[in-house]
Amino acid sequence: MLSQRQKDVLRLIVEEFVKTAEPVGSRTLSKLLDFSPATIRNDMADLEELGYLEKTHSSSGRVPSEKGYHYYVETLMQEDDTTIDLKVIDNLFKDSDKNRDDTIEEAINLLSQLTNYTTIALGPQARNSKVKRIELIPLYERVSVLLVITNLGHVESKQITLPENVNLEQLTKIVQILNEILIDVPIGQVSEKLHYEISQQSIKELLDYNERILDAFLEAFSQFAESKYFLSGQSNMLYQPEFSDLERVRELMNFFERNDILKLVDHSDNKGLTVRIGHENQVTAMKDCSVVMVPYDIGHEEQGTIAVVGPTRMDYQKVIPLLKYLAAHISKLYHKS
Amino acid sequence: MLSQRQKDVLRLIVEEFVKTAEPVGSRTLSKLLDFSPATIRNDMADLEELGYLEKTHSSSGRVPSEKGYHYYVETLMQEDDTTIDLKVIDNLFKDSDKNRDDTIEEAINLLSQLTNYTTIALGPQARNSKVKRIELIPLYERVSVLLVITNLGHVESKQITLPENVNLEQLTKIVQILNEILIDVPIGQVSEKLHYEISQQSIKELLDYNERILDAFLEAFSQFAESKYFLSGQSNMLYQPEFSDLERVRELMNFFERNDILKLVDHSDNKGLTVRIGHENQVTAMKDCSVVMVPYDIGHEEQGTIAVVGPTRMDYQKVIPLLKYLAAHISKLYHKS
DNA sequence: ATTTAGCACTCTTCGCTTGACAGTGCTATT
DNA sequence: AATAGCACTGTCAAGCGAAGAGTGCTAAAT
Repeated sequence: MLSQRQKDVLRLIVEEFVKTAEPVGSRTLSKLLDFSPATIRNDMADLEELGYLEKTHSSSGRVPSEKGYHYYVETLMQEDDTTIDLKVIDNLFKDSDKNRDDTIEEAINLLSQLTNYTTIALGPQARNSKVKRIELIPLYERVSVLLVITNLGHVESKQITLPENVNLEQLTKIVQILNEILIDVPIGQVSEKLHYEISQQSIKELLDYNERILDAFLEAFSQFAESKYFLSGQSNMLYQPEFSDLERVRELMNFFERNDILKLVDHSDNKGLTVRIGHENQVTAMKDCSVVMVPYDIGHEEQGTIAVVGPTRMDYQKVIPLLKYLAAHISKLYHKS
Repeated sequence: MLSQRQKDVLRLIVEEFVKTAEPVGSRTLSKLLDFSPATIRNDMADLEELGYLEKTHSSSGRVPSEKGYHYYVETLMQEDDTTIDLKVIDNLFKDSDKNRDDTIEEAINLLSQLTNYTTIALGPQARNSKVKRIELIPLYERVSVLLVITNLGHVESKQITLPENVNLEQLTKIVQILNEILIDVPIGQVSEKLHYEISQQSIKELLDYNERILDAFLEAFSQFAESKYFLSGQSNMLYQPEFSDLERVRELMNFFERNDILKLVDHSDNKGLTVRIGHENQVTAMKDCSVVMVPYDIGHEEQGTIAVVGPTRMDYQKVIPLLKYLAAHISKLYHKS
């Protein structure tokens, strides 16, 4: 068990290091706490032995370890929501006519500006969105565009080239039938439902004109399932002293550019705010970054995730309440409907 | 007028510098041309006096100046299309059911892989696309989603919240009328046409139920006009020796992240391939980069632009033919329709 | 039993010098 | 016109030393 003074030392080391990015020495702390450097040094030695602190070299000040950050976030930190600029966030959500993607995108842009870190939003998984309408619009010759609209106003389009042996009337018939069958079916169950209906003879005769049509439909639906994400403030990271090394920068930017984001942030933990520090991130490029993520709800049972990515030396005290507030706000916005 | 040997010297300096990124000395060239270092040095001194070459410091080898690159690209370089991997590009265009945006995106991804530079595509300006269909789909309560589909299968959607005093029947009527009026009207002329028709009494009574509906329509259309662009291979630049300085990297990444791309690449020069070297780019962050851009045609009178951005020390000999080939290919693909 | 003062020790950082090296310009020669 | 020779210039990396920040430990003070 840590003494109160030890807790103070640990807390102050984290907060000081977050500010300055320099290892914190006993002299600095002795000014903040009313003890001599020597006393502080003893506590620091204890905290190091317990694994909360580290040294960068044998005679340097101390730096929090991953364990130290964890302890800080979980028990030492007091959330500081006075600095949140509530108005800015509230303003963001005033125009209700923005579509979903735009809203999310603007939210993370704002978030990366406010925090100076990189932010990521995973679009809500559309599995629970329901099909509202299916449209097929002929363009020219045998090319048409297939539209699928969900109950939340999300639209997916896919161009399809029709085989020779299908004519337009047959096609509109198919679409009409599909609309009857699929309306209000959750995206995640479309494929299943469709196969079931086909087996029921009813629409079989129409659909087996050609397999390709069915495939095109299914592909359009599968695009919903694709995890879209938004990324903002990548270059913020370049101003963090931990990325003063070019090799690191390359690694980081490569990571952002490749589509591996999903390995870093996922909706799996939909229980609330999660903090992943350093090596807890499975991605090696992120081994000295932290990710704070929180799910947001859209409409009925749909979830997305917004996350802030920064160095392990992240300003948790600022980021965490901000992220909570923003996620709650997004959820509230969509729960009106 | 340059002697043949001087031309050879200039050409080889460019090509050698492109390869190694190191200033080129007389010894190196004397191995490639059959003259002694001293002779080469005289030519180099002449070329420097004429402004084609520069020194990094008083006793270094020579480096091409912007003028030197220009002369190289315009008269010295011979396009090397044997290295183009035709098959890879051809493969890209096999699946004809991809929609337009996806095709363009994949094209520049490929391009950035093949060149190791950053590539940009400006989506075609939709001004000449024609309206194919307008749809309004009610979602819940007073919220609907408005769809506009063009003759090329591009879809834009916008959510609108309807004012209290409009009911659904009135609305479907409006959409029906809009369809009649606007079908086959080029996007660029929609606003004009709409205002004209309103003045003609015919639809006035319907539309002035509420200004907001009209505004929502116009906004949906204006989204087409927004210049979309795709960016790929940003991090490729980080491996160029000219970006070994962190401050440069920041400047570059900031530029890519801000929406200033349009200041660098535009469709204004739709006359064919354009090469902008160094300070010719109006953007200061790009003052030692070159941009090679070429327009591509989509369908009828629609143009987009694809561009390769690299250091001024770019492998023009490889990039230029590649870009030409790719643009021609995209154009061909869409001219079938 | 804590806390503190004092001191030797460790490690980093920064500025300076030095020598090797690559390349030039100029002059005299072929 | 082309080349050989040579003095000169600038860059780069390695090595060195002094300054500075911070520690651990021991002995003294509270």
